[in-house]
Amino acid sequence: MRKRKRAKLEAAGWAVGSAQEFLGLSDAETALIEMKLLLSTALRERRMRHGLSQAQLARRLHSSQSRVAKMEAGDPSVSMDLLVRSLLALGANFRDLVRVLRTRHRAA
Amino acid sequence: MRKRKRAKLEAAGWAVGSAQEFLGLSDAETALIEMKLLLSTALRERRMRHGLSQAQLARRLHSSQSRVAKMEAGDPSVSMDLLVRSLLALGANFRDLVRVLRTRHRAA
DNA sequence: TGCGTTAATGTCGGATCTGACATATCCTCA
DNA sequence: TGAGGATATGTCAGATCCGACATTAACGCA
Repeated sequence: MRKRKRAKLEAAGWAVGSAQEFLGLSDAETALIEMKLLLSTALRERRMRHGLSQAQLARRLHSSQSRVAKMEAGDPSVSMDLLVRSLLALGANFRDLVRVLRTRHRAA
Repeated sequence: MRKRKRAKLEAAGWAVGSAQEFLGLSDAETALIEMKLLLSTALRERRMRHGLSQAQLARRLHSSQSRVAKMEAGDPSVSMDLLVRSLLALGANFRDLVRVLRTRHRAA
């Protein structure tokens, strides 16, 4: 799977946005990945703020440590649904999610 | 599948929010469903505004008419990823999506 | 040094989602 | 009336995602 590899590369610390043309992603794909990245970052922050380990959060989500790690790493095998569900389970509300997505406009 | 049936019921015109307690959905599940409904409505509006039929949009998305219909109907078999991807493919940008989600705060 | 905790990564069987197809309903127009 | 376009709904095989497990590495502390 070509696309998965690309997304992985991008997630792994590349300057989001610069990778687009280089990797040949469509605008829609790129935007979706950027959204997921914002959500994954927010998830990690929220987990930290709650003083939870990945394993503890996993238990709360009825998931596993490895999946939480993948969520936070922006792994392409993680869906937006899962990210949103997890954030909500961590106490985020609608407004919080919107705020997370809005941060993008402030970044370069 | 219990959950799918519930979501279907809810999507099919129930007052979103009132269905929550009645159907016993968790807060996170409910919020996710509401988000999807907002996105599905936005998708239909955007498609209409573009003067496209479901079949035409499907072609553009490399999908099928029936899947577009399910997207717009809030069918539980449709992921948030697909909804977002479709909206983006219809020309929506980040800001548009945020605006869509924000409308919720104005509703009852 | 060795132990315990935490996080990252690969793999895999089963669950869920997706495109496609078939079919049905509801329009509108001739 | 009926032909044609648009939308809705059910089904299914294949693709993707998910939880779980195993393993590894990095860190702090006794």
